Amino acid sequence: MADNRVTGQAGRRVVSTAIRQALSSGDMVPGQRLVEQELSDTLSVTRSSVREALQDLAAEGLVELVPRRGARVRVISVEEAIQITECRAVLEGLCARRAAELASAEERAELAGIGDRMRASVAQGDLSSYSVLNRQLHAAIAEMSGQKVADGLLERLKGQMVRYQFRLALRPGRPSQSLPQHLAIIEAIVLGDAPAAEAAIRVHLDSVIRELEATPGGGAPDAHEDELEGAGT
Amino acid sequence: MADNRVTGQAGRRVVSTAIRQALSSGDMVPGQRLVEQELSDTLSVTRSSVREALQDLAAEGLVELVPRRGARVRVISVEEAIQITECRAVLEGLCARRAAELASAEERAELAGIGDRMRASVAQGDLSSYSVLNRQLHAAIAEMSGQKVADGLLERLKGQMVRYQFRLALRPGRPSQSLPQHLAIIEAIVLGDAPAAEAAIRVHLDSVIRELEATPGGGAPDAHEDELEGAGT
DNA sequence: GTCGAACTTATTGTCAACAATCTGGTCAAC
DNA sequence: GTTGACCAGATTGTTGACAATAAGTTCGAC
Repeated sequence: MADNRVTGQAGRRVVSTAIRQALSSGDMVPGQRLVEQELSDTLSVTRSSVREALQDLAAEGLVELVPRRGARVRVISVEEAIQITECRAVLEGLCARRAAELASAEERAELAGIGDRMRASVAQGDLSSYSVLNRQLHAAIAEMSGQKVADGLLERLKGQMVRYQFRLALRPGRPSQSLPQHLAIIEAIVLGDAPAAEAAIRVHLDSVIRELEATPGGGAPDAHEDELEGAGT
Repeated sequence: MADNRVTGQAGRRVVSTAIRQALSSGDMVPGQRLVEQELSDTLSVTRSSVREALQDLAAEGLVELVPRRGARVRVISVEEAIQITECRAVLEGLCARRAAELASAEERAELAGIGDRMRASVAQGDLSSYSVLNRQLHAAIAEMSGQKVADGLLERLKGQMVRYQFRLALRPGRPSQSLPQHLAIIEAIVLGDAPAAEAAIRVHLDSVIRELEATPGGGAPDAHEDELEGAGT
């Protein structure tokens, strides 16, 4: 084939995003081996690019790098997922608190708008738009809080949760359970009640933790997982 | 000539720890350039090792990596230091809460012991042993909580704070201010009062934040940037 | 005397070949 | 039938040379 080989720092990003994508779409399952040569052939990049990308992903906790044995998709146990969510709870709590203190009038209005659209989505049973709004909500809160450090940590943590997020979103009755929680968060921030905002976020993520605790089996590498795309907590 | 060149993955660790050390001892100042060849000569490792170590450090937020321009020690502004401490507050709060719930009788006794020794150190004006006990306390709480994820994040955050920690500890009257806060944390955990433990940790770190806010010079702790580029010739 | 352009040097980025190591399987001995 | 050693193939780790780029410097024109 023609030598379309993407080279260098570009290649590194190609590999990194390709693996991320494959990871979140379920094309790569936890525990799966990632052979450098294979990836460099498939993606038409040099092995160096693959190596560096794998280092990046390992630093983010998405893959596990064992010396002389290569890389594999990291398995995240239910217990670890719970701990991740506990960390998210306090960090997002911090963001929500600050957002309630700092948000401008326009930002509060924007939040209220997201709340309205969430209500509508759930009413219409539109799961995918609800999930989009969900992400928007969390992103907006992080943005409004001005907490760049916390936001960075949260991005990291969420990246590790891709696998569990969509499992949860599929549970029947989940939206009707999480909607009022989301609305409570929004209301507290709009009203500028910082402690209430922090508490509301915690209530929400505590309920996520309870769902996780009810999850069967560990992060065991089921070879066959047919799962829909689309996520949300 | 004795070619003691440490090679490969070992070299990578050598570089990584050497830079960390230099960073915390003040031998390397924020903004300073890190030239690959220079480091590989000084430390007797290959340039590859240096490169990889720099990637690691960049992933941890200790150095900044600009494409085609090399690496420099990352400058952490006072504002960022405050945000880092805010994150620490909630994450350590989580750990303290769990520790209060989960600690065994022996662990509670150990904490109480640390508290006694802290009191003694401050009474004797022994700053260095107080600082050691301080680290022990935080480590013990993280350990007891079983929160591996939070602990990992905290390690990261503390790594970025080396420069400021050093400065804060030197402020006169600081120990007599922080001692009662530490004792309050210990007491809450020993008594198993989870909410109080979380609150006590927050009080403590809020006071650290107030110290940071009173730090002069918004930018780097010392005026190194200017002397870097402009001074000579 | 100052500004700008070409040149030189210092430094990082890339690559492909080579070396070291691990995995899995085969075969012989007990 | 099971255990152990050994061999072959696959995979990662390392290296040094080379290419690409940015910074610094000199020289000439105005």
